[in-house]
Amino acid sequence: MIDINLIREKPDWVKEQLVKLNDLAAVERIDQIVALDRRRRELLARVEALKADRNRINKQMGRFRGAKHLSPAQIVGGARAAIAAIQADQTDAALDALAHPPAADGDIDPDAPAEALDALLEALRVQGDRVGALDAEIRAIEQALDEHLLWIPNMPDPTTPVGASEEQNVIHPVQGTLREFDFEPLPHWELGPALGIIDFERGVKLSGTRFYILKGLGSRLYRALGTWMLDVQVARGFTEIYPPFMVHEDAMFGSAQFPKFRDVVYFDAESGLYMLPTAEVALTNMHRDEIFEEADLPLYYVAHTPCFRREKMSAGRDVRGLKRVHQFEKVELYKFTTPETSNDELMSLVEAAEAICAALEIPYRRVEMVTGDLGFAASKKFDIEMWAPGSGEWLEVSSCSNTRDFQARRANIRYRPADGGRPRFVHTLNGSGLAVIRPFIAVLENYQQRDGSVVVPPVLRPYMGGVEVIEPVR
RNA sequence: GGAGGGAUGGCCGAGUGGCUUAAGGCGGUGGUCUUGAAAACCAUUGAGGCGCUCUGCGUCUCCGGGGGUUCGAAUCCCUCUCCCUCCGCCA
Repeated sequence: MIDINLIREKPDWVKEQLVKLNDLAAVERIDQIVALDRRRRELLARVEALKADRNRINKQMGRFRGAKHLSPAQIVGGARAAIAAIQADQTDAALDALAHPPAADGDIDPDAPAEALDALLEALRVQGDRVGALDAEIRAIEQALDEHLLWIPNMPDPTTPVGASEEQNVIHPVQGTLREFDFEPLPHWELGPALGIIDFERGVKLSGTRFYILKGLGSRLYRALGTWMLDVQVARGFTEIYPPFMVHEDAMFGSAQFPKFRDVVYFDAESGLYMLPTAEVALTNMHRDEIFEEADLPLYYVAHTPCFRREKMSAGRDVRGLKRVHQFEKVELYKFTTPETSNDELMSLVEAAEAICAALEIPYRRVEMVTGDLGFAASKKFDIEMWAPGSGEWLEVSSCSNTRDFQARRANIRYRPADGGRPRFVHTLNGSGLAVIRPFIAVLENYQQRDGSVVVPPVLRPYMGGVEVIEPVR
């Protein structure tokens, strides 16, 4: 969620940013937000003045009705004077009439006090109805306002390069050297089945397209990768978290997957639970509605979880192999920081992801996202890509984002500054360290040998029971 | 799955329709006293919105969430969530 004050104060600047993000639909919402916000504040001022009057009169009403010493003439006189004052919007006069009821003149009919009180209640009901009508109107406006705001993406960081689409992303120098093959390297979708460690057909038999089965040393290699990555990040200072893999709808809004990416997730209607498309959702929301002390920050979390994605948007893309599947595992890194440190924390997050690539001794490169490819929640983002020689492409194995206070606003996560000031929103950062399935691809393709066997990267051997080479099944 | 009991500020806990502006205690903060500390005493105390003459002042909202009744709701009604006790079923 972006700060509505920003839209209120600098609507044109916000629109410029949205144009850089290529989000023209969001641009159109800005004028509506400005108008709704103005209307909301007008109504708020009116209803609050009304409520202040009502509160004071009701308080005095309690005393008036409870006063046993009043004569019938005073009840009639007080009620009549109060009615006149309420109808004229003269609150002070009404209060005075109830506090010091003037006796009515002339003979008092025995029914007159009850009738006068009824009339007074009727006058108050009319006043209450005005409050109710305004409250209802304000509620409707706030609902419309929220609906618009939920669709406004985060503002790009000033250092994010401006560019229309992914073709303009800034590619940093390759780290490591691309291996020279003296044979034609195979793609993993040929290597895996030949080794007997990937079974695409039976995965599809069970669950349909984009599902797969890993078998034997393939399954073990996958498990080794995930466990090893988790251990590396824990050693780097991240606290290991095992979260629920299914969450309420609130959580999906809190981390800004919803409303825009509703299509992405699997949903169980009976329980109302959504399967995690990424552990980021759980990690963001575990601190929803909390206020940290500044001394608690930064917090570093890491979670190794499955991720479930419907991939509806990319139907027909990357249909071969394991690159884009409905179920995969990811080691997710997450940070809660103060605004002052989040830029530096993003860089160390990227380094934590790159450390995995380096330790695997697979060539990788850092890609700096331009505004047009930032996504919805990120203010600044780096992807890490690993080289896959068999597939002949760079695979995105990590995406590290600083969302600044965007998710924190949605999930209402704040901290109390050390100087004791009002609570401020934290900054949140997320990054894969790494997604496990694509490094799995990269290991197979980079470490393959002419005879079809695959060497196990040295760092993984302790996790593979000492196995050094995955041999083809005979 | 069945029956019952609960949810009040950072924590404990009173509060069954109006002098409640949520009592009281604990904790926190500031002060008095003290060489210093403790104790005692005094004061103070959360979040959000809006407005203004903006280091402040005013006002509204918030008693698990949402909705309702009422002139007026922490209090009454409906509904959801979560927690506890007992029973059943299962590991």
